[in-house]
Amino acid sequence: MDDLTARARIRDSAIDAFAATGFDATVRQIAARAGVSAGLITHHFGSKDALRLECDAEVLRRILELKVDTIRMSPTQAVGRIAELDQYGSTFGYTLRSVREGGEVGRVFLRGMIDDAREYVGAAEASGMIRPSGDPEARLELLVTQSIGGMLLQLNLQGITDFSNGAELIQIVSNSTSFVLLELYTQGLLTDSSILDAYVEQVAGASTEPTATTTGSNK
Amino acid sequence: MDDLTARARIRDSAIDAFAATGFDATVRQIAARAGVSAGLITHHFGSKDALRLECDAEVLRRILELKVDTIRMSPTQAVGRIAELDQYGSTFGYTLRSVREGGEVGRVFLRGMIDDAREYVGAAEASGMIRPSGDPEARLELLVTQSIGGMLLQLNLQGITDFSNGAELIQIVSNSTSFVLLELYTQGLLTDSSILDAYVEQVAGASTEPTATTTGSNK
DNA sequence: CGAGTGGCTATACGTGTGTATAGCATTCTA
DNA sequence: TAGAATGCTATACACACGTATAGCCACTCG
Repeated sequence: MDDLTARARIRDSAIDAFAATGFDATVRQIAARAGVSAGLITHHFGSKDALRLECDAEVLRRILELKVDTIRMSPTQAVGRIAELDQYGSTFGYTLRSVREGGEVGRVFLRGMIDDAREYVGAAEASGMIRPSGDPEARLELLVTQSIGGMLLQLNLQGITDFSNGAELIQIVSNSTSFVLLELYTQGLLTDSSILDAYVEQVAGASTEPTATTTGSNK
Repeated sequence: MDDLTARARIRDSAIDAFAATGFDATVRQIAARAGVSAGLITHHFGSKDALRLECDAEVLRRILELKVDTIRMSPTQAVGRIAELDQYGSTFGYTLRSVREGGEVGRVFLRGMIDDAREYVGAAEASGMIRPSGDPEARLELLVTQSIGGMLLQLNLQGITDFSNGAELIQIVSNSTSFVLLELYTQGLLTDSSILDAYVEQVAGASTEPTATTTGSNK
C-alpha cells in the first residue's frame, strides 16, 4: 500500500475521499488521508480540478480494465460483479457518486452499461430467454437507468451516505430488491395489456410513432 | 407576484435558485433573484440553514396541499400530475434535487409516494388489474425508487442540469420512457420463471426467507 | 566532496462565503 | 407632529477554501 509513489497515493486517497464524503471533499482532507501536506497536491496536480480529472481517468481505466466479460442477468447484478472484482475498493462508490451528480464518469459508465446490456439482451432475446420489445433501445436505457437510479434511491432511503464500501452497497440493495426485481421481470405487473393498448392508440396519430407491436395479455 | 411579503419572496426565490442550480446556491444569488440585499436574508431567517429548513417545510406543505387524490398508473405519471398542478413552478425540481442528494424533503417525498402506491396498487390488485407479489412492500419500494431514480438518471444522460421547469422534466422523461415502461409492466422481461425459481431456491435455506410464491411462466 | 535537483513541508495570500453590525428610511402610533 | 418600531441596505468581519511561495532535506552525480 505504501510502496506506491506519493502521487498515486494522493490520487487514490482522493478517490476514497470523494467516494466516502462526496466531491466537495477538501484538498486538506485528501492530503490528511494520504498522509501528506496540502501543498504537495498542488505541486503534483496543479489544481484540485486537475486532480479530479485524473481521478475520473483512473476510475474509468479501472472500470474498463475489469470490463465485464460475463454480463449477468440484471444490470444490478452486473454491477455487483464490478464491486466484487474491485476488491471492495471505492471505485464503485466513486462511480455511483459521479452518476448521481451527472459527472463525466457517470455518463460514460451508464453508456457503457447500456452497451453491455445491448449485447446481453440481444443474445438472450435471440435465444428466447427475453421477450422482444417494440423499442429495444429505449428499453435498454430504461432497464439501466432504473436499476442504477433505483439503487441510489434505495441507499438514500436507508440513510446511507458513505459510498466507500462498494460491495456493502450492492449487498444492501440487492437484499431488498433481488426477489421483487426478478418477480417483476418474469411476471410483469399488469394482468392485461389494456393500458398499453390505450397508450399506443393515443400516440398513434403523432408524427414520431414508436414501432409498437401490441403484445397480447399474458395469462 | 410582487404583492408577496419580502420574506415570502426570499423563500420562493431560494426554492427557485435551489431547483435551478442546486443547494449550493449562494445567499447573494438568492438575494439577487429576490431583488433584495443579502443582509435581509440573515435578518429574516437568521442563517442560510434556517432558510433551507423553511424552504423544505414550504415545499413539503405544497406537496401535501396538492396531495394526489387520483393516483394514476405509474409513479412516473403520478409525479406528472404534481408538476402539472404546480403550474410549472420549481417545487418539483426542488423535490427532485432533495431526492437526489438524500435530503429530508426527498425522503419524505419518497415515503409519501410509496404510501400512495400502496393504496393504489392494493386497490388495483384487488380488482384484478395488477398481479399479486410475493413481497408487496418490497415491490412498492422497488417501483417508486426505480421510477424516480430512473427519471433522475435519464435527465443526467440528457445533460439536463436545470430543474426549475418541472413540467419540462416530466415531459422529456416520459417521452422516452412511457412506452417501454408500460410494455415492461404488461409483458415483463423474461419468457419463463427459471431464473426466479433458481433464485428462490437458492435463498430457501436462509433464515429470513421471503414469502415467495413462485409464479408460473407467462405464456 | 559539493553543488544541484526533486520531493516535500510550512506558511502566507486572495477570494468567496455566511454572518454580524451600524445606520437609514418609511410608516405607524400616541 | 414627535418618536419609535420596522423593513431594509451597505459595509465589515471571520473563516475556510484553493493556491502560490519559499525553503528544507535527502539523494545523486560529477
